[in-house]
Amino acid sequence: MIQFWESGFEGSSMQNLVDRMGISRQSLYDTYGNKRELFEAALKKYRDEVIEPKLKELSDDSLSATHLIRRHLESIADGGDRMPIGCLVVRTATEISVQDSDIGRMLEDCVKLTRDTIQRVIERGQKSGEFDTSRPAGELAAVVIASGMGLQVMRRLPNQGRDIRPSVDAIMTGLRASATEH
Amino acid sequence: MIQFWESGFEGSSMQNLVDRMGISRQSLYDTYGNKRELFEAALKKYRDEVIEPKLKELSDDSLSATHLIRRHLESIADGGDRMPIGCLVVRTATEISVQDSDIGRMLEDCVKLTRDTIQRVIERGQKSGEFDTSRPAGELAAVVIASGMGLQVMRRLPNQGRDIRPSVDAIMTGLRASATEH
DNA sequence: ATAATATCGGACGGATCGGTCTATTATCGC
DNA sequence: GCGATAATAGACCGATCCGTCCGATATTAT
Repeated sequence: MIQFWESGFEGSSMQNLVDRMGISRQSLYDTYGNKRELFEAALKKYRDEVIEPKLKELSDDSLSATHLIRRHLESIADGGDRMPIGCLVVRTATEISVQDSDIGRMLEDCVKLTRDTIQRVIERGQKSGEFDTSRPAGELAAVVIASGMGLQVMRRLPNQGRDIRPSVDAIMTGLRASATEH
Repeated sequence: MIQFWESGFEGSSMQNLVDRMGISRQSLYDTYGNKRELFEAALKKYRDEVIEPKLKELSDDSLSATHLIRRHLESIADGGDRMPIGCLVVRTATEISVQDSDIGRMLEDCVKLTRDTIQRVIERGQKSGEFDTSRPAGELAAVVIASGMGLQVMRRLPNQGRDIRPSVDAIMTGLRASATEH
């Protein structure tokens, strides 16, 4: 997962993967079949071990919706300790010619899962008056998703990383929007 | 440019490029040196022939700032006639290990160029009362950039393409934000 | 202990990779 | 017409690609 995350599908050779996984080449093929199936397994692992924990953090109803969304976006800038820069889903979406392949469907599932979770947070924030109610929560969630993806891309550029933090503030302001009209 | 745009750097072989460029392999190497330099030339071409025209459209002061930004975001969903899906800059940023290479600097220039142009539009929209003035125009521009990049990524997913249009509406609402407070 | 099953290192194969070389043919300035 | 330059096709190079095969060594179950 880390190898694919760092170097993408085409950029990761089976030799790279053998070296980093610590098992023999033959065992790798016996277990996963081929490179593509191995990649799908890595993508599943990414969903379970990277995305899911983030969604769990978003489901803590003891914190305000504003706080949760802000923390979610800021965690993109922080990027964790020893994790690769960016997001495997974003990377794969841009790399693989998607159409309607298995991988394409998995990517879409990841996005949909995240979107639903964020939507639930936003619905709560709308009820509490924190967020704009002039737009359906699903649309605002889509904006959060898209903005987050954009920040993931931005973070890969050399000197744009520092512009992320203030961008988060502006995004949060945008979500409040006409909520202040009430 | 189209080949790299469609298939990325690693995903494009010199043979692919020779075939699509309609010149001989030797001429290609005589003219561009190697694959990396050819890619840089393609990236320059993308800036001049794809990005620049878009920026020119954004500089038409006879149209309202709202209209310009909206059209800019919607053009990502439309994606043009026979152009590849997505954005070469976004694709390259996620693919190439950037750090401080020549390519990284070129990508950053592209982003900065676009950001400055959008910032100018937003400043105009702030003066006219269309956009939120509680945030510096640069930050709002960064949000537009990030959101646009996110839409580019989203557009590569199988069935997420249709969610883009309403997202644009929500983004535009976010830019108006507390402008309605005045 | 023995048979069955994993796991291993490492060689191997056909294909493709980026890049170079050579020899031939167009093109063009004068 | 002729020498110089540009462009061509195609063989060729070592390296690497993904994937397979093999024989040896652990591991496990009975």
